[in-house]
Amino acid sequence: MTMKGREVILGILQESPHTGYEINDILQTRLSHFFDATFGMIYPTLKKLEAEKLVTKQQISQTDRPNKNIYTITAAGQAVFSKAINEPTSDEILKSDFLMHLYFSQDLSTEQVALFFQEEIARKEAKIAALQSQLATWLENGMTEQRKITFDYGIAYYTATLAVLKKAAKSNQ
Amino acid sequence: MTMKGREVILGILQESPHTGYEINDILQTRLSHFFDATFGMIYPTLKKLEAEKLVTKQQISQTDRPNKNIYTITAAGQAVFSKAINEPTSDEILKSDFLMHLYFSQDLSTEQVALFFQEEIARKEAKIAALQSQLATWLENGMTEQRKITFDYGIAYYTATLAVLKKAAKSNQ
DNA sequence: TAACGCATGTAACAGGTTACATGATTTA
DNA sequence: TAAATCATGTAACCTGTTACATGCGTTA
Repeated sequence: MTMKGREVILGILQESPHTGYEINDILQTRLSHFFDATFGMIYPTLKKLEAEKLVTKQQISQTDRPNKNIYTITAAGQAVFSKAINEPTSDEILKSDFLMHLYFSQDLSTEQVALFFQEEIARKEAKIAALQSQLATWLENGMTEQRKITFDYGIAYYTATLAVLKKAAKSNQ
Repeated sequence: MTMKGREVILGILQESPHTGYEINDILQTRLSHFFDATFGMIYPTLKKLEAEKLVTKQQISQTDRPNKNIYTITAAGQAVFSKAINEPTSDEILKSDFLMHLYFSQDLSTEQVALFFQEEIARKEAKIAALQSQLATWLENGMTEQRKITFDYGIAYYTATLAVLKKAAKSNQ
């Protein structure tokens, strides 16, 4: 079984207590190249986890900022996470809307295809820049060797595909 | 809006009429590295497309094999597809259960992590082999330059990440 | 005789998305 | 004064997954 939002959130809380807002931030910065999350998934999941007693909620009142809820993992939650992390990994899933458009692009104009290339190239470049700037922040707080690999994987992926796109965009002119 | 199962199936039918079984085959062989489909999605989608009059169904009775339904796209279906293919592309999504496990692998034994690496390496190698053997079949029937790029993209992706995994697996020993 | 290829389908469910709703403080 | 940051939440919806059900002919 794949680790879903449920298990991923437990994994983050297993390191230290967090608010939903912070969980989103971690997901967006450190794991965004292999997992995607939205508030619309995070808050409902936290609510369910609390109902299942896998996490506990501590409400903090703040005056200058909105009140917040800090979630802490329970022993039961740790057991669920521990089981999930020990399960075999399942197949990676890539969904590329760009490649889908390219696959069916016979009827599109060269200009339209060129535009799609440009946009995808810009996205990859932005992702590389984001990952690389993230690495600096990350190294400051200390980073495990294994997390460094998830980073290297992302960079390798974006770099290799960017090269293919740039070459293809050139021959599309 | 991303091209979903609906639009992808229309895209395949836009080239020529097919059965659901054939659509699955095309998806599994040519597009499997950037889209994934199952019969559980294909058949219900075809049914909906028929109800919306975007495709028509022709029932073929066979004696030595199960009967089959051949679906043909309608003018309305072509209009829907044409609109979809002209829309801007949306962000690519990668979900890697392997990277997720690696990210949270602090508490796992070195052996367990090594096993995850082995399995992921084997998967990538299998995917490269599948894509490469597919290329041969593909070239025979004639392949557009653009489809060749979707292939190159897949190979580049798998090759680059495989290298990262092999290096990391070595230092994990 | 086991497995694979051909061939279709449904019902229940899970999981996540989208859109909406609120609102103070700080920074540019 | 516009935008960003902090901060939470729900309701409706969409899309796809999983499991089940069927069955003949051919190949290993």
